[in-house]
Amino acid sequence: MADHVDQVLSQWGEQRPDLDASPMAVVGRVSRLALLFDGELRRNFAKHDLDRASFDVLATLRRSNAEHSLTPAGLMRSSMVTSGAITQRLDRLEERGLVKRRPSETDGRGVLVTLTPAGLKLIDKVLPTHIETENRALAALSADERDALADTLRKLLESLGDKTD
Amino acid sequence: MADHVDQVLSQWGEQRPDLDASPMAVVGRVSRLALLFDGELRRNFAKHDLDRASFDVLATLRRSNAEHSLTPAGLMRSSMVTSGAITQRLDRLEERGLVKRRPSETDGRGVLVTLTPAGLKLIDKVLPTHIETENRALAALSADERDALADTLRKLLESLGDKTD
DNA sequence: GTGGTTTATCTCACCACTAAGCGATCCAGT
DNA sequence: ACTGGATCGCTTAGTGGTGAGATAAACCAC
Repeated sequence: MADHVDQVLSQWGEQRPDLDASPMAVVGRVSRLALLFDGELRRNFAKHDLDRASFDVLATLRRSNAEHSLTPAGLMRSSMVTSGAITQRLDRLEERGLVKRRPSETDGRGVLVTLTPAGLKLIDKVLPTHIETENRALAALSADERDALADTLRKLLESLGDKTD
Repeated sequence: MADHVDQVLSQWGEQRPDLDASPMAVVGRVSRLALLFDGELRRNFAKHDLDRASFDVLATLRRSNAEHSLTPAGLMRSSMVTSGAITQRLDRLEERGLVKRRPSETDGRGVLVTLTPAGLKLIDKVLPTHIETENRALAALSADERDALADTLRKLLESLGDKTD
């Protein structure tokens, strides 16, 4: 049994036996898996007239606090995209009436983004199907394997600077 | 110690304690890690006037066979992008004199893409630094941890259809 | 052979993101 | 108070991708 990355590694062994391509066994698989996960999730989003970008914003607002509000800067930190992308995402969502922008009361530069009732309703409808989709994508692993995998990934993420404390 | 995903999970626990968000511990980390890896690799590519798309094509040709040649369809299968993206990538690389297209001798529809000497020289120069970059990105893990991680990721990939046999 | 299906590549309109940079505002140190 | 640097949200040009579809060649029953 072999996946695509196994084939890549075998090819490197043939053509460049002097190189130790073994780190690709992890890095290559992570990026490939991210793409496959993304495809699975997108099919579910599409059923609800959403894309990954909109879902990310709505979900981030939903879990942030009881008011479901956050600044664009906060959304940016959470989503790993640039500020320009956040502006555009919010434009689209505001256009659809799913979020609302209003000036910050304490910071003259700032904006506070809030879920509208329609936005709250939509994200609460999509969330259970999203989790179900993720569970299906992980069905090949036992609970123990998932935990061990999550731990190893956390260690990697922390080493690359993805920390909160 | 906690990474960004730990914070997300804790927020869901606060705002939607009825949902079991645990699959995000894996899916969220994979996608986040893929982005961080990508950033590390891109900084290295940039030093050599390359981007990820160009590197992917050059590296795929380099390891394919002794002639360093492949069809656009083969490149497409390997890279997980659409045929239109492959055409554009090849246009750019051909423009720079790094690859060459010529009609297939056996299939009137087909094209054979080959590394030029300049393309071969460039990819062979970049490859060792690429592997070194990947090794640095994985430095937090022991060899055993890398192996175990690769095995689990392979299992997931195969379950999602990423097989060769 | 012939007609219909499949395959290979390319074209084109569109889309979301990046990177650089803007004016406005905040704030820490003097 | 003043000021220099940091941060805020937004704008814009450029980029690399998608998705639908055009075109031509190859395949395959019959």
